[in-house]
Amino acid sequence: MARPLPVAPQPKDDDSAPKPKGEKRDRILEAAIVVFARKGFHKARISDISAEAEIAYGLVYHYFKNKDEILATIFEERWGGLLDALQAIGRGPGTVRNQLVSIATLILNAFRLRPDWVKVLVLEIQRSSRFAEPAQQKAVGSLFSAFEAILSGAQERGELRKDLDVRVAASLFLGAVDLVITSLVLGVTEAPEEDAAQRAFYLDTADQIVDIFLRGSAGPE
Amino acid sequence: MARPLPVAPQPKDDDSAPKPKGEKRDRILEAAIVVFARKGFHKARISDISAEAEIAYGLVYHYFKNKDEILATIFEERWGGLLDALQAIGRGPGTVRNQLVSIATLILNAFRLRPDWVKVLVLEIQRSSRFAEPAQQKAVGSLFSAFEAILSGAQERGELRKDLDVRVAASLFLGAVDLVITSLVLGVTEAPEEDAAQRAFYLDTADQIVDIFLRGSAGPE
Amino acid sequence: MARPLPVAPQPKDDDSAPKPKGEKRDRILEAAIVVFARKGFHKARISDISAEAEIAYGLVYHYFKNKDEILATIFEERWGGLLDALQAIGRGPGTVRNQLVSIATLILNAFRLRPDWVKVLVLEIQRSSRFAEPAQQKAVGSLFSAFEAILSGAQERGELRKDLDVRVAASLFLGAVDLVITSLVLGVTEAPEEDAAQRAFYLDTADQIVDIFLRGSAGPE
Amino acid sequence: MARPLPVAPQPKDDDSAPKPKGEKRDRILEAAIVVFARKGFHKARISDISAEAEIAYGLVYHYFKNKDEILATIFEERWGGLLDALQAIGRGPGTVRNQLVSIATLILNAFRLRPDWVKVLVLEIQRSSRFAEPAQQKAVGSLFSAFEAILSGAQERGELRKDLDVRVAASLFLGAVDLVITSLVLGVTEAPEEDAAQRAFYLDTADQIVDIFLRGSAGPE
DNA sequence: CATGAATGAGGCTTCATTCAT
DNA sequence: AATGAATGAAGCCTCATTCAT
Repeated sequence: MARPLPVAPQPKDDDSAPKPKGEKRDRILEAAIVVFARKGFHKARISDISAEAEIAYGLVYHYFKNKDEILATIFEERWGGLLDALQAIGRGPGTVRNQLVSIATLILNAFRLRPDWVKVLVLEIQRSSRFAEPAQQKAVGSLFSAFEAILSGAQERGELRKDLDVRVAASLFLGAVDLVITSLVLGVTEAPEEDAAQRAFYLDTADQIVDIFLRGSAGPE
Repeated sequence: MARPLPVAPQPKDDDSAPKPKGEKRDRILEAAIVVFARKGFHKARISDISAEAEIAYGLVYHYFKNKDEILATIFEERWGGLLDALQAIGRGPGTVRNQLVSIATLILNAFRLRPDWVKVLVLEIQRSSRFAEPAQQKAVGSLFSAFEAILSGAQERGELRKDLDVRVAASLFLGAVDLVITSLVLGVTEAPEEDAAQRAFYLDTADQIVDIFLRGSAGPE
Repeated sequence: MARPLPVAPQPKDDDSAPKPKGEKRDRILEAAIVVFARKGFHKARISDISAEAEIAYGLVYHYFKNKDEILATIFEERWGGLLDALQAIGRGPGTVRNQLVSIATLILNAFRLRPDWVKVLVLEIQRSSRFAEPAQQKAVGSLFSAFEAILSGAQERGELRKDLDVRVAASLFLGAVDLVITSLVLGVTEAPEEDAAQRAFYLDTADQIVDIFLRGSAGPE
Repeated sequence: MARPLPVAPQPKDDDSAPKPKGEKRDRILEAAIVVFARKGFHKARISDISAEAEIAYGLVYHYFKNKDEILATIFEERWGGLLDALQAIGRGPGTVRNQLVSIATLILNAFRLRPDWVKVLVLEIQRSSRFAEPAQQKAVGSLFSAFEAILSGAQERGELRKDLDVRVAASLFLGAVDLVITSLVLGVTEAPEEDAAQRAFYLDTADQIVDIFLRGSAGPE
């Protein structure tokens, strides 16, 4: 079910194309992401979703049991993509610096291209999952574990300090990325509007995070 | 209005004592924190709060205009304490390492002693503030700025690298603390139950964060 | 909680009197009986009940958890009255003929005075109770048992045939009363409009039922 | 359209047989009876019926205009059979005792063999018909009339008392049968599980009803 | 005939807020 | 100040019915 995080802008649906089977279900999920990102899960109404998807109210309940299931489905079908991408980077070659830059870029770029997706994954699901199914708890844990595994590997290869607490380090790195995104969502920080500048901004931010994470922020003496 | 974050366990209310004026208002705020932390702001009902505070339903509306105002009040009266404490640490003496350890310890300790407070400040307000009053947005920004000022000061004193992007560094540090707390809230990480061990765990975590932040995680070569 | 079945017309509420506590709850139950009798349980809307009771929609949910609980409450608070009256008659003096006439009259008279109550007790609850709580099943069973006990007592006193199957006899008698009422509800049979005639009609019907039940319908030879 | 009430167990559908025309319509009616008996008319969903019949959702609407029409059709096609059988017994020879035993056995046996049918005829239709088409009201009335005619005939032949109120007597007899069935449906009474014993139980019950109806329940003096 | 996706009105329930005492 | 009954708008969900294929 998992689909990759976007690495390029999604082409808009072509209205002239014949509608394939199950397309409505996807429309609902996409619309839900947009609406959840805009209003938050709790304030989002089913009617908002059906309007956004341009389908009938009741059809939502043809595909999903209730509102919670929509959020859970988004999580299941999207989060897996993030996990897969992360693990692919971990298995790939390159120094830990390259891997970390790839990961930070992956996440920040996903946010750049599909801020809705990331807002929902980061803000809504993370916050809602306090009471959610163990499946979700486990999925978040998996991401942590996958990332910790990458750090442990680098540590064994001597690329990271032997005395590093991998668990804390993972929180540090992921927390940094998370808060950068949160700052952008909340408007505490602002990214450039213009495309090239925006791209450069995110790349630079990724670099900065990795650089501080690896070299530290302390002065020379 | 701001009151300091707790640095010691709160004494339990003594039922035999005569109730001072305005005590009910505090009971409501305390109860609201507990309930918001337990169920989240949106799922929390006024009746939950009044039941938790053991006061009459309608009394909540004597002290607060509506539900939003309760959250805003919690934010205003508690967040300010965090900001004050942060600035006091910034103004104080000591190396940046000491200051950062103090800050991390301050936040983690607050969470240790009053997890409800921190859950609400970190999870609920952050999330709600997307749509909230500019006052709240500004308050979050102030915290960021205050922290950035501490980093800038250290940078000027040569304690931090000249080429450090202070904005990113602030996100990194605060994000790390935030995610550590989030992990604990979500149960991804678990702190020891026993008191002394728990205290040590939080102190150690604070140290780790600061150490990675300052020295980096990279190996020696 | 049980209140007696009416043996005389209910005095109308006096609007000038001050409203006692809990009056609204009774208004809701009364209104529910009227509406259930008119439209049937399933077709009755909460808004019908609140309109009939002239109270606000939401107040219904202040007193009752949901629609089912309203029906169950009617049953519990009214059925007990029938059972009590039945047992009182059983304990009382008189021949079995007198007792049976009293019982038939009790039920038919209740229907004459408060057809709504009886419609709901006989039609709605009986029909709904198929899936209802054991409490209701048991209550219906109690009525049967109480009536069978009356018949058994008479049998022991030699007033009824020794070879009579009391269980079947009970069904016969109660079924007769039940079907008479059902016929009236469904309009298959019609009672006189005029009061004295109506009263006579019900008394006569009660007599007929008892007479056939005791003497049989067969001719003399 | 009317088909006889079952006097013998229905053979199960043979899956290997080629489906004859119109078989689907019957499947829907059968399924509807099963579902109405299980959940009641109002709680039964069209999807329950289509699932029970193992046919497509929408096909129900090829054969029936709406849900009400399904119930009405069941009534029309099944009730007529009861009426026909009743009239046949009335026209037939035999003493009134034999006729009444035949009638009671007919109904109880129908319930024994196809409890679903009888539950729906007795409980659902009776209940719904309050608001239903005059056709249904009339049909119920016809059954009453047919039965009253049988009693009147016997009365004229001197087999029943001249002073018998035929209308009340009819209610008594039919009410008895009805309540026996209702008791069984509601679980107030229980019939034996084993086939021969069960058959004997129903025959005996029919005999008892008729015996009390004709000879009365009073003792000898 | 057959399928099952699509539609949308209806109604239950919740709960923030108000009000009378 | 304190109480809790009263109000009613909002929105989730159900499901009979229609429709396109």
